[in-house]
Amino acid sequence: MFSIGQLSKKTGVKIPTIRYYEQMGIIDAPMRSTSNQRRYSNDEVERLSFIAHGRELGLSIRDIGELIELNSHPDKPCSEVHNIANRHLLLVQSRIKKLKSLEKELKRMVGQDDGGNIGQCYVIASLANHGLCKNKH
Amino acid sequence: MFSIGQLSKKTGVKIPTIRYYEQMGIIDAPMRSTSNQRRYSNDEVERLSFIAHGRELGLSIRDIGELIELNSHPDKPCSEVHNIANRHLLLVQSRIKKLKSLEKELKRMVGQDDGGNIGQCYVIASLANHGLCKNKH
DNA sequence: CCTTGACCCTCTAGTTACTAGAGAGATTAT
DNA sequence: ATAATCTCTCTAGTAACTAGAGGGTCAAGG
Repeated sequence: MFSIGQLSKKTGVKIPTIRYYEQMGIIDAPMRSTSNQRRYSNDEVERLSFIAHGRELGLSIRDIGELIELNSHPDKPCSEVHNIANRHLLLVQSRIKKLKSLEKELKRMVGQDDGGNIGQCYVIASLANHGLCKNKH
Repeated sequence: MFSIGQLSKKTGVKIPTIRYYEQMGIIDAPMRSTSNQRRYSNDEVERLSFIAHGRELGLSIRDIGELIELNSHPDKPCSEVHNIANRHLLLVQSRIKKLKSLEKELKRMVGQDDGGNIGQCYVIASLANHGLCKNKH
């Protein structure tokens, strides 16, 4: 049995974040000491680490909640879990794609090292210029 | 002179978003018709497109505001603009890096196509497993 | 025993960039 | 004239926290 501060140290999750997770219902409200302080056991370390890892991977807390929910029914088929992970993979891949084209454009901007003044600045010009914009609008 | 709805159509920026930008001071409050409706000219189309393009590139509205501010002093040196673009480039590159390692891990999870039940699910296991986690905690 | 410092509590509000909705007035088309 | 479609302001909700106010609790040293 340990305090929220100790749980925080064990998991690397900040104290207000732990309380926030509790409030969001993603972790259960723990027991309290006689003086109303939260008291945790190793089970919560496990769960919180699971959540932290998922967040690190960019999963939403809602997704993680779903995974936890699924996890408590070990007889269910694995496919639902895979769906979540797969959906997230697709999202990540499209994000990477967007960022890469953005990187290219920014590189072109910065690479253009015109030492001039803003009147001829390539960055400004390229932001204003619709011609450079491959997408709609 | 046209209405907010028409500006929205011309730029692809949604009406509430335009009002939000006005409220945030990133675009100027426009003239109003006698009945208090916003009336825009082509100047605002330009500016709004500039903003939309910047947002698409992932610049914060604060950054865009800075760029606009700088842009209204065309005699200033270009380097400040470059700084913003460059700062953002670095940010984007680190974001890409993170996402790629994330993609790798997710692929490993999803690739593991065990058709079993959750008891043996690789995704869950790998989220729970600290050993897989290269980072601190 | 008492105090000091570090911890914990709840509650509220701020962050970013919007989006949605309520309730009311204006414009346009038929 | 009336209906459909704007537009107005204002408030609140979104995600995932973070920060701060104002107060209670605990362990160690003097």
